[in-house]
Amino acid sequence: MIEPVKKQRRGEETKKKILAVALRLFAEKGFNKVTVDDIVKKSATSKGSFYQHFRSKSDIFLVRFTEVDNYYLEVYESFPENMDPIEKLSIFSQKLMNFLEVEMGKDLMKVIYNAALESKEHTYFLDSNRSLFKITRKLLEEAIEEDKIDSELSLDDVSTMITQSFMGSIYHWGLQNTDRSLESFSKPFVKTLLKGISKTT
Amino acid sequence: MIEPVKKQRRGEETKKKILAVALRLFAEKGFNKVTVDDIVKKSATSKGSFYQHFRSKSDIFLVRFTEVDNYYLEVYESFPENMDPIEKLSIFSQKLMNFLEVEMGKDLMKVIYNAALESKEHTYFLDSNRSLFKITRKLLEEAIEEDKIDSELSLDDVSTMITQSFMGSIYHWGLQNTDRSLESFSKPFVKTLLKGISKTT
DNA sequence: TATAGTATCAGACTACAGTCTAGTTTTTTG
DNA sequence: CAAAAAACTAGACTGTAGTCTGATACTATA
Repeated sequence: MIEPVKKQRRGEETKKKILAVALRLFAEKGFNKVTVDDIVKKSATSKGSFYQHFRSKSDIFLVRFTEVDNYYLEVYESFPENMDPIEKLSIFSQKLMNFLEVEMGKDLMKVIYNAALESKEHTYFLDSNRSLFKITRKLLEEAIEEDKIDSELSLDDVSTMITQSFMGSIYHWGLQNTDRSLESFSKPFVKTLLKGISKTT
Repeated sequence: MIEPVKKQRRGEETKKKILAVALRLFAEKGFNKVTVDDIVKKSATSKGSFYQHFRSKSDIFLVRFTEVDNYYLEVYESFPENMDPIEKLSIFSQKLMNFLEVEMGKDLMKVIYNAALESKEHTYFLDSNRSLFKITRKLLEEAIEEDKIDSELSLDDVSTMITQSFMGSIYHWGLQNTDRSLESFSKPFVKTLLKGISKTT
Protein backbone atom coordinates (compact mmCIF):
# COMPACT_ATOMS: atom_id res chain seq x y z
CA MET A 1 0.00 0.00 0.00
CA ILE A 2 1.47 3.30 -1.08
CA GLU A 3 -0.47 5.59 1.18
CA PRO A 4 1.25 5.43 4.56
CA VAL A 5 -1.53 7.02 6.53
CA LYS A 6 -4.14 4.60 7.64
CA LYS A 7 -7.22 5.09 5.64
CA GLN A 8 -9.58 7.14 7.62
CA ARG A 9 -12.37 5.11 8.94
CA ARG A 10 -15.77 5.61 7.45
CA GLY A 11 -16.91 6.37 10.93
CA GLU A 12 -15.02 9.61 11.17
CA GLU A 13 -16.86 10.93 8.19
CA THR A 14 -20.19 9.87 9.55
CA LYS A 15 -19.42 11.45 12.88
CA LYS A 16 -18.53 14.74 11.26
CA LYS A 17 -21.61 14.64 9.11
CA ILE A 18 -23.85 14.06 12.08
CA LEU A 19 -22.15 16.75 14.09
CA ALA A 20 -22.40 19.34 11.35
CA VAL A 21 -26.06 18.71 10.69
CA ALA A 22 -26.89 18.59 14.37
CA LEU A 23 -25.17 21.86 15.17
CA ARG A 24 -26.85 23.55 12.26
CA LEU A 25 -30.27 22.30 13.32
CA PHE A 26 -29.70 23.25 16.94
CA ALA A 27 -28.72 26.72 15.84
CA GLU A 28 -31.76 26.98 13.61
CA LYS A 29 -34.44 25.65 15.89
CA GLY A 30 -32.97 25.31 19.37
CA PHE A 31 -31.92 22.19 21.18
CA ASN A 32 -35.33 21.03 22.30
CA LYS A 33 -37.01 21.42 18.97
CA VAL A 34 -34.63 19.08 17.20
CA THR A 35 -35.06 15.33 17.56
CA VAL A 36 -32.44 12.68 17.07
CA ASP A 37 -34.58 11.32 14.27
CA ASP A 38 -34.42 14.70 12.55
CA ILE A 39 -30.68 14.66 12.79
CA VAL A 40 -30.17 11.20 11.39
CA LYS A 41 -32.70 11.81 8.66
CA LYS A 42 -31.15 15.10 7.54
CA SER A 43 -27.67 13.65 7.71
CA ALA A 44 -28.68 10.46 5.91
CA THR A 45 -27.32 8.26 8.65
CA SER A 46 -29.08 6.22 11.32
CA LYS A 47 -29.78 5.90 14.99
CA GLY A 48 -27.17 3.18 15.15
CA SER A 49 -24.53 5.53 13.85
CA PHE A 50 -25.64 8.36 16.02
CA TYR A 51 -25.31 6.39 19.21
CA GLN A 52 -22.14 4.77 17.97
CA HIS A 53 -20.50 8.16 17.96
CA PHE A 54 -22.33 10.08 20.64
CA ARG A 55 -23.48 9.08 24.03
CA SER A 56 -26.66 11.12 24.01
CA LYS A 57 -28.40 14.00 22.35
CA SER A 58 -26.96 16.47 24.79
CA ASP A 59 -23.54 14.93 24.47
CA ILE A 60 -23.43 16.06 20.87
CA PHE A 61 -24.30 19.58 21.89
CA LEU A 62 -21.69 19.57 24.59
CA VAL A 63 -18.98 19.10 22.02
CA ARG A 64 -19.02 22.82 21.46
CA PHE A 65 -18.26 23.27 25.09
CA THR A 66 -14.76 21.89 24.63
CA GLU A 67 -13.74 25.22 23.19
CA VAL A 68 -14.11 26.70 26.61
CA ASP A 69 -11.01 25.00 27.88
CA ASN A 70 -8.84 26.60 25.27
CA TYR A 71 -10.30 29.93 26.04
CA TYR A 72 -9.61 29.55 29.75
CA LEU A 73 -5.97 28.93 29.08
CA GLU A 74 -5.70 31.67 26.52
CA VAL A 75 -6.98 34.22 28.96
CA TYR A 76 -4.83 32.90 31.73
CA GLU A 77 -1.69 33.12 29.66
CA SER A 78 -2.48 36.60 28.45
CA PHE A 79 -1.96 38.13 31.87
CA PRO A 80 1.24 40.10 32.41
CA GLU A 81 3.54 38.63 35.03
CA ASN A 82 3.33 41.41 37.52
CA MET A 83 -0.39 41.92 37.59
CA ASP A 84 -2.17 41.74 40.92
CA PRO A 85 -3.52 38.19 41.19
CA ILE A 86 -6.81 39.41 42.62
CA GLU A 87 -7.23 41.64 39.64
CA LYS A 88 -6.32 38.75 37.40
CA LEU A 89 -9.08 36.74 39.00
CA SER A 90 -11.55 39.49 38.53
CA ILE A 91 -10.72 39.98 34.90
CA PHE A 92 -10.61 36.25 34.34
CA SER A 93 -14.15 35.89 35.66
CA GLN A 94 -15.51 38.66 33.52
CA LYS A 95 -13.92 37.35 30.35
CA LEU A 96 -15.16 33.91 31.13
CA MET A 97 -18.73 34.99 31.70
CA ASN A 98 -18.67 37.08 28.62
CA PHE A 99 -17.40 34.19 26.57
CA LEU A 100 -20.04 31.84 27.89
CA GLU A 101 -22.79 34.28 27.12
CA VAL A 102 -21.64 35.40 23.71
CA GLU A 103 -20.02 32.29 22.28
CA MET A 104 -22.01 29.58 23.97
CA GLY A 105 -25.35 31.22 24.61
CA LYS A 106 -27.99 30.70 27.23
CA ASP A 107 -29.61 27.76 25.50
CA LEU A 108 -26.41 25.73 25.51
CA MET A 109 -25.59 26.70 29.04
CA LYS A 110 -28.96 25.54 30.24
CA VAL A 111 -28.57 22.21 28.52
CA ILE A 112 -25.15 21.83 30.07
CA TYR A 113 -26.33 22.68 33.53
CA ASN A 114 -29.17 20.23 33.18
CA ALA A 115 -27.02 17.46 31.78
CA ALA A 116 -24.43 17.85 34.50
CA LEU A 117 -27.07 17.48 37.17
CA GLU A 118 -28.60 14.44 35.55
CA SER A 119 -25.64 12.36 34.50
CA LYS A 120 -23.77 10.25 36.97
CA GLU A 121 -20.73 10.17 34.77
CA HIS A 122 -18.41 12.33 32.83
CA THR A 123 -19.53 15.37 30.89
CA TYR A 124 -17.46 18.03 29.23
CA PHE A 125 -18.86 20.37 31.76
CA LEU A 126 -17.34 18.60 34.70
CA ASP A 127 -14.10 18.10 32.84
CA SER A 128 -13.78 21.67 31.93
CA ASN A 129 -14.70 22.63 35.42
CA ARG A 130 -11.69 20.70 36.50
CA SER A 131 -9.60 22.82 34.20
CA LEU A 132 -11.28 25.98 35.42
CA PHE A 133 -10.61 24.79 38.91
CA LYS A 134 -6.93 24.44 38.19
CA ILE A 135 -6.61 27.93 36.88
CA THR A 136 -8.47 29.59 39.70
CA ARG A 137 -6.34 27.62 42.13
CA LYS A 138 -3.17 28.82 40.47
CA LEU A 139 -4.30 32.40 40.62
CA LEU A 140 -5.32 31.97 44.22
CA GLU A 141 -1.99 30.42 45.10
CA GLU A 142 -0.28 33.49 43.71
CA ALA A 143 -2.55 35.65 45.79
CA ILE A 144 -1.85 33.67 48.92
CA GLU A 145 1.86 33.88 48.26
CA GLU A 146 1.60 37.62 48.07
CA ASP A 147 -0.36 37.52 51.30
CA LYS A 148 -3.44 39.09 49.79
CA ILE A 149 -5.93 36.59 51.13
CA ASP A 150 -7.60 36.51 54.49
CA SER A 151 -5.49 33.94 56.31
CA GLU A 152 -8.50 32.36 57.96
CA LEU A 153 -9.46 30.88 54.64
CA SER A 154 -7.82 27.83 53.10
CA LEU A 155 -7.02 27.55 49.43
CA ASP A 156 -9.75 24.93 49.11
CA ASP A 157 -12.32 27.15 50.72
CA VAL A 158 -11.60 30.08 48.50
CA SER A 159 -11.39 28.06 45.35
CA THR A 160 -14.71 26.40 46.11
CA MET A 161 -16.31 29.76 46.69
CA ILE A 162 -15.16 31.05 43.35
CA THR A 163 -16.59 28.01 41.62
CA GLN A 164 -19.84 28.42 43.45
CA SER A 165 -20.11 32.04 42.56
CA PHE A 166 -19.70 31.19 38.88
CA MET A 167 -22.31 28.48 39.13
CA GLY A 168 -24.66 30.71 41.04
CA SER A 169 -24.44 33.52 38.52
CA ILE A 170 -24.85 31.23 35.57
CA TYR A 171 -27.69 29.27 37.05
CA HIS A 172 -29.56 32.37 38.08
CA TRP A 173 -29.02 33.92 34.68
CA GLY A 174 -30.26 30.72 33.03
CA LEU A 175 -33.48 30.97 34.99
CA GLN A 176 -34.13 34.45 33.76
CA ASN A 177 -36.37 35.10 30.79
CA THR A 178 -35.08 38.60 30.32
CA ASP A 179 -32.21 39.87 28.25
CA ARG A 180 -30.19 40.86 31.24
CA SER A 181 -26.60 39.89 30.61
CA LEU A 182 -24.70 37.22 32.47
CA GLU A 183 -21.94 39.68 33.10
CA SER A 184 -24.31 41.99 34.92
CA PHE A 185 -25.14 39.12 37.25
CA SER A 186 -21.63 37.98 37.89
CA LYS A 187 -19.69 41.22 38.00
CA PRO A 188 -20.86 42.71 41.28
CA PHE A 189 -21.03 39.25 42.76
CA VAL A 190 -17.45 38.32 42.03
CA LYS A 191 -16.22 41.74 42.96
CA THR A 192 -17.90 41.56 46.34
CA LEU A 193 -16.72 38.04 46.93
CA LEU A 194 -13.16 38.98 46.13
CA LYS A 195 -13.44 41.86 48.55
CA GLY A 196 -14.62 39.45 51.21
CA ILE A 197 -11.76 37.11 50.49
CA SER A 198 -9.07 39.74 50.57
CA LYS A 199 -7.00 40.46 53.62
CA THR A 200 -8.39 43.50 55.37
CA THR A 201 -5.51 45.88 55.74
CA MET B 1 -80.00 18.23 52.08
CA ILE B 2 -79.07 18.11 55.74
CA GLU B 3 -75.33 18.23 55.35
CA PRO B 4 -74.41 21.84 54.72
CA VAL B 5 -70.88 21.18 53.52
CA LYS B 6 -70.64 20.48 49.85
CA LYS B 7 -69.92 16.91 49.20
CA GLN B 8 -66.30 16.52 48.55
CA ARG B 9 -65.50 15.84 44.97
CA ARG B 10 -64.35 12.37 44.07
CA GLY B 11 -61.30 14.00 42.61
CA GLU B 12 -59.91 15.11 45.92
CA GLU B 13 -59.73 11.53 47.07
CA THR B 14 -58.03 10.42 43.90
CA LYS B 15 -55.53 13.21 44.14
CA LYS B 16 -54.63 12.30 47.69
CA LYS B 17 -54.33 8.66 46.78
CA ILE B 18 -51.98 9.39 43.92
CA LEU B 19 -49.91 11.76 45.99
CA ALA B 20 -49.51 9.32 48.86
CA VAL B 21 -48.48 6.45 46.64
CA ALA B 22 -46.16 8.60 44.60
CA LEU B 23 -44.33 10.05 47.57
CA ARG B 24 -43.93 6.61 49.06
CA LEU B 25 -42.52 5.22 45.82
CA PHE B 26 -40.19 8.17 45.36
CA ALA B 27 -38.89 7.68 48.86
CA GLU B 28 -38.43 3.98 48.28
CA LYS B 29 -36.76 4.01 44.90
CA GLY B 30 -35.85 7.57 44.05
CA PHE B 31 -37.52 9.89 41.62
CA ASN B 32 -36.02 8.56 38.43
CA LYS B 33 -36.73 4.94 39.13
CA VAL B 34 -40.46 5.47 39.48
CA THR B 35 -42.61 5.77 36.39
CA VAL B 36 -45.97 7.43 36.12
CA ASP B 37 -47.35 4.06 35.10
CA ASP B 38 -46.06 2.58 38.35
CA ILE B 39 -47.81 5.27 40.29
CA VAL B 40 -51.18 4.92 38.62
CA LYS B 41 -51.00 1.15 38.80
CA LYS B 42 -50.11 1.06 42.50
CA SER B 43 -52.72 3.66 43.30
CA ALA B 44 -55.37 1.95 41.18
CA THR B 45 -56.06 5.11 39.22
CA SER B 46 -55.15 6.09 35.67
CA LYS B 47 -53.03 8.35 33.54
CA GLY B 48 -56.08 10.47 32.94
CA SER B 49 -56.52 11.08 36.63
CA PHE B 50 -52.85 11.65 37.19
CA TYR B 51 -52.62 14.43 34.65
CA GLN B 52 -55.96 15.82 35.71
CA HIS B 53 -54.50 16.54 39.10
CA PHE B 54 -50.82 17.12 38.39
CA ARG B 55 -49.09 18.95 35.66
CA SER B 56 -46.15 16.59 35.37
CA LYS B 57 -44.22 13.93 37.16
CA SER B 58 -41.91 16.44 38.75
CA ASP B 59 -44.82 18.64 39.67
CA ILE B 60 -46.05 15.97 42.01
CA PHE B 61 -42.67 15.76 43.64
CA LEU B 62 -42.47 19.49 43.99
CA VAL B 63 -45.54 19.51 46.19
CA ARG B 64 -43.27 18.69 49.09
CA PHE B 65 -41.35 21.81 48.37
CA THR B 66 -44.23 24.00 49.47
CA GLU B 67 -43.26 23.28 53.04
CA VAL B 68 -40.19 25.39 52.51
CA ASP B 69 -42.14 28.59 52.47
CA ASN B 70 -43.57 28.00 55.90
CA TYR B 71 -40.16 27.24 57.20
CA TYR B 72 -38.72 30.46 55.76
CA LEU B 73 -41.27 32.50 57.60
CA GLU B 74 -40.95 30.55 60.79
CA VAL B 75 -37.24 31.19 60.93
CA TYR B 76 -37.66 34.82 60.00
CA GLU B 77 -40.18 35.40 62.74
CA SER B 78 -38.10 33.63 65.33
CA PHE B 79 -35.43 36.33 65.33
CA PRO B 80 -35.34 38.68 68.30
CA GLU B 81 -36.03 42.33 67.45
CA ASN B 82 -32.68 43.72 68.30
CA MET B 83 -30.48 41.17 66.59
CA ASP B 84 -27.91 42.41 64.11
CA PRO B 85 -29.50 42.05 60.65
CA ILE B 86 -26.29 40.74 59.17
CA GLU B 87 -26.21 38.07 61.78
CA LYS B 88 -29.85 37.34 61.09
CA LEU B 89 -29.00 36.84 57.46
CA SER B 90 -26.17 34.55 58.28
CA ILE B 91 -28.25 32.41 60.60
CA PHE B 92 -31.13 32.45 58.18
CA SER B 93 -28.94 31.05 55.44
CA GLN B 94 -27.58 28.29 57.58
CA LYS B 95 -30.97 27.20 58.81
CA LEU B 96 -32.28 27.27 55.30
CA MET B 97 -29.49 25.15 53.90
CA ASN B 98 -29.79 22.73 56.72
CA PHE B 99 -33.50 22.40 56.16
CA LEU B 100 -33.09 21.81 52.46
CA GLU B 101 -30.51 19.14 53.03
CA VAL B 102 -32.19 17.32 55.89
CA GLU B 103 -35.87 17.68 55.11
CA MET B 104 -35.81 17.85 51.33
CA GLY B 105 -32.73 15.86 50.44
CA LYS B 106 -30.34 16.04 47.55
CA ASP B 107 -32.51 14.00 45.23
CA LEU B 108 -35.44 16.36 45.49
CA MET B 109 -33.25 19.41 45.21
CA LYS B 110 -31.73 18.11 42.02
CA VAL B 111 -35.13 17.47 40.51
CA ILE B 112 -36.20 20.94 41.49
CA TYR B 113 -33.15 22.58 40.03
CA ASN B 114 -33.63 20.65 36.83
CA ALA B 115 -37.32 21.35 36.58
CA ALA B 116 -36.83 25.05 37.15
CA LEU B 117 -34.33 25.24 34.34
CA GLU B 118 -36.54 23.30 31.96
CA SER B 119 -39.96 24.76 32.52
CA LYS B 120 -40.98 28.02 30.95
CA GLU B 121 -43.71 28.48 33.47
CA HIS B 122 -44.45 28.44 37.12
CA THR B 123 -42.91 25.97 39.55
CA TYR B 124 -43.03 25.91 43.30
CA PHE B 125 -39.36 26.55 43.19
CA LEU B 126 -39.69 29.90 41.53
CA ASP B 127 -42.63 30.80 43.71
CA SER B 128 -40.87 29.97 46.87
CA ASN B 129 -37.84 31.79 45.62
CA ARG B 130 -40.00 34.82 45.41
CA SER B 131 -40.85 34.36 49.05
CA LEU B 132 -37.20 33.81 49.92
CA PHE B 133 -36.42 36.90 47.97
CA LYS B 134 -38.86 38.93 50.03
CA ILE B 135 -37.36 37.84 53.29
CA THR B 136 -33.77 38.47 52.31
CA ARG B 137 -34.82 41.88 51.05
CA LYS B 138 -36.45 42.69 54.34
CA LEU B 139 -33.38 41.68 56.25
CA LEU B 140 -31.20 43.66 53.90
CA GLU B 141 -33.40 46.72 54.25
CA GLU B 142 -32.91 46.55 57.97
CA ALA B 143 -29.18 46.30 57.44
CA ILE B 144 -29.17 49.27 55.11
CA GLU B 145 -31.20 51.27 57.57
CA GLU B 146 -28.63 50.58 60.23
CA ASP B 147 -25.98 51.62 57.76
CA LYS B 148 -24.23 48.28 57.83
CA ILE B 149 -23.97 47.80 54.08
CA ASP B 150 -21.36 49.15 51.71
CA SER B 151 -23.13 52.15 50.26
CA GLU B 152 -21.84 51.48 46.77
CA LEU B 153 -24.21 48.55 46.53
CA SER B 154 -27.92 48.84 45.85
CA LEU B 155 -30.52 46.75 47.60
CA ASP B 156 -31.15 44.93 44.35
CA ASP B 157 -27.49 44.14 43.87
CA VAL B 158 -27.08 42.72 47.30
CA SER B 159 -30.26 40.78 47.25
CA THR B 160 -29.37 39.23 43.91
CA MET B 161 -25.98 38.23 45.23
CA ILE B 162 -27.51 36.46 48.18
CA THR B 163 -29.84 34.54 45.91
CA GLN B 164 -26.96 33.62 43.66
CA SER B 165 -24.87 32.42 46.51
CA PHE B 166 -27.66 30.12 47.63
CA MET B 167 -28.09 28.79 44.14
CA GLY B 168 -24.38 28.36 43.68
CA SER B 169 -23.97 26.40 46.87
CA ILE B 170 -26.94 24.20 46.21
CA TYR B 171 -26.06 23.54 42.62
CA HIS B 172 -22.48 22.72 43.43
CA TRP B 173 -23.55 20.45 46.24
CA GLY B 174 -26.03 18.75 43.93
CA LEU B 175 -23.23 17.95 41.53
CA GLN B 176 -21.21 16.27 44.21
CA ASN B 177 -21.29 12.52 44.68
CA THR B 178 -19.81 12.70 48.13
CA ASP B 179 -21.51 13.01 51.49
CA ARG B 180 -20.17 16.46 52.07
CA SER B 181 -22.93 18.53 53.59
CA LEU B 182 -24.65 21.44 51.93
CA GLU B 183 -23.97 23.53 54.97
CA SER B 184 -20.25 23.01 54.60
CA PHE B 185 -20.51 24.44 51.10
CA SER B 186 -22.63 27.39 51.93
CA LYS B 187 -21.33 28.47 55.31
CA PRO B 188 -17.94 29.92 54.39
CA PHE B 189 -19.39 31.22 51.17
CA VAL B 190 -22.18 33.20 52.75
CA LYS B 191 -19.94 34.37 55.53
CA THR B 192 -17.40 35.71 53.08
CA LEU B 193 -20.03 37.30 50.92
CA LEU B 194 -21.57 39.05 53.90
CA LYS B 195 -18.16 40.31 54.83
CA GLY B 196 -17.74 41.68 51.33
CA ILE B 197 -21.12 43.34 51.50
CA SER B 198 -20.62 44.96 54.86
CA LYS B 199 -19.45 48.50 55.27
CA THR B 200 -15.74 48.53 56.00
CA THR B 201 -15.33 50.50 59.19
C1' DT C 1 -6.67 -14.02 -1.54
C1' DA C 2 -9.23 -16.41 2.25
C1' DT C 3 -10.38 -15.85 7.02
C1' DA C 4 -11.16 -13.95 11.24
C1' DG C 5 -11.82 -10.06 13.89
C1' DT C 6 -13.55 -5.46 14.59
C1' DA C 7 -15.80 -1.14 13.58
C1' DT C 8 -19.76 0.69 11.59
C1' DC C 9 -24.40 0.94 10.29
C1' DA C 10 -29.60 0.36 9.60
C1' DG C 11 -33.70 0.45 11.50
C1' DA C 12 -36.98 -2.23 14.38
C1' DC C 13 -37.93 -2.15 19.10
C1' DT C 14 -38.49 -0.61 24.08
C1' DA C 15 -39.48 2.55 27.74
C1' DC C 16 -41.76 6.19 29.38
C1' DA C 17 -43.73 11.07 29.76
C1' DG C 18 -47.39 13.26 28.33
C1' DT C 19 -51.96 13.86 25.15
C1' DC C 20 -56.41 12.78 23.55
C1' DT C 21 -60.96 11.01 23.29
C1' DA C 22 -64.80 8.90 24.71
C1' DG C 23 -67.42 7.56 28.48
C1' DT C 24 -69.05 7.98 33.51
C1' DT C 25 -70.28 10.33 37.64
C1' DT C 26 -71.47 14.37 40.04
C1' DT C 27 -73.28 19.01 40.27
C1' DT C 28 -76.09 22.72 38.71
C1' DT C 29 -80.03 24.71 36.75
C1' DG C 30 -84.73 25.39 35.18
C1' DC D 1 -86.84 15.76 38.92
C1' DA D 2 -85.02 15.96 34.11
C1' DA D 3 -81.73 17.92 31.28
C1' DA D 4 -77.49 20.20 30.67
C1' DA D 5 -73.00 21.22 32.21
C1' DA D 6 -68.94 20.22 34.49
C1' DA D 7 -65.62 17.34 36.70
C1' DC D 8 -63.45 13.18 36.56
C1' DT D 9 -61.61 8.77 34.82
C1' DA D 10 -59.83 4.94 31.77
C1' DG D 11 -56.63 3.62 28.87
C1' DA D 12 -55.29 3.78 23.94
C1' DC D 13 -52.28 6.63 21.48
C1' DT D 14 -48.21 9.76 20.27
C1' DG D 15 -43.57 11.50 20.41
C1' DT D 16 -39.04 10.84 21.28
C1' DA D 17 -34.67 9.25 23.58
C1' DG D 18 -32.17 5.50 23.78
C1' DT D 19 -31.25 0.03 23.09
C1' DC D 20 -30.63 -4.11 20.58
C1' DT D 21 -29.72 -7.26 16.90
C1' DG D 22 -28.16 -8.65 12.95
C1' DA D 23 -26.06 -7.20 8.67
C1' DT D 24 -22.06 -5.07 6.07
C1' DA D 25 -17.61 -3.01 5.28
C1' DC D 26 -13.08 -2.59 6.50
C1' DT D 27 -8.48 -4.23 8.39
C1' DA D 28 -4.99 -7.30 9.64
C1' DT D 29 -2.91 -11.59 8.95
C1' DA D 30 -1.50 -15.81 6.90
